[in-house]
Amino acid sequence: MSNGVEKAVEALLRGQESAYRLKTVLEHSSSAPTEPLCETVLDSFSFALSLFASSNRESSRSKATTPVVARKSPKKTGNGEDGPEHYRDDSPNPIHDDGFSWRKYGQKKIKTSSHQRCYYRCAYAKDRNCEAMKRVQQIQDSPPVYRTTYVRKHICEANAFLLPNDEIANGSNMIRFDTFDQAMSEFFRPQLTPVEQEAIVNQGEDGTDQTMDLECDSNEFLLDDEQSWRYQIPPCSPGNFMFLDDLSEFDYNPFHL
DNA sequence: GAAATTTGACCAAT
DNA sequence: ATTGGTCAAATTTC
Repeated sequence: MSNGVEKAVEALLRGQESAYRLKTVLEHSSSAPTEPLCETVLDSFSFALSLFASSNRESSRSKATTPVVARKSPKKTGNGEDGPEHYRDDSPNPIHDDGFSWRKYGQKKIKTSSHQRCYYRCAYAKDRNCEAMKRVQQIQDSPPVYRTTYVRKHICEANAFLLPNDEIANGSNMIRFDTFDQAMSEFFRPQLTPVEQEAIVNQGEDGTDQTMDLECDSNEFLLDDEQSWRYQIPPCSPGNFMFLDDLSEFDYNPFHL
């Protein structure tokens, strides 16, 4: 086990212990202060998640050279789409407001589905040269399930706020301090499934995969070393940015592990 | 009238 | 020939 994972496990165990103690205090209406326990629980998870975030980037980089499942080569299209930057989210409702502004540019009947697929691109595509796009399609009737596939990164936020660091426009990963917990919860949100994971999980016994027929198309390739763009968060007021690249070196250790 | 959406045509990949 | 993705003119909405 790597040192980072050990520290993360220790932090999680510490958080679990504090949670149990907090539970005991609450159950017995003890007069013991609960705030320190709450802070310890929250700090434990935050710290552990930050470690996982950095270790995940490391593992993602290492996978780039040895993909687990290689379905097809990345599709090279005429508009410069050459990266496997796909990410998708299955939801009971179409995600109308995911924090970004989108402009619908197409709608298409898909062979494998009775529902049409809608195509959106960033509303600031021209103004800010943002290449982010998404596709939305209902993939199930009852209960309804809408699949949103995000393609490419948003760079419009970086341009909009005129942050001085060119790394933003180059796709470096950034989060805001005041939404750090949100970003971390996004990181572990089970619904937001990386394409490569589902490509592995959904291999049916007969070799068919209805889900993949619906959205995991020929141009949906493995997410190799750029998975972390999922850290992108909806646009908010400018300021309080930091880069995830810096997280692994961020000396945040409330437990002095 | 501007902005956003719809929709048929076009294109590249297979 | 078929399919998915994109374009752009037409249409709708505000």
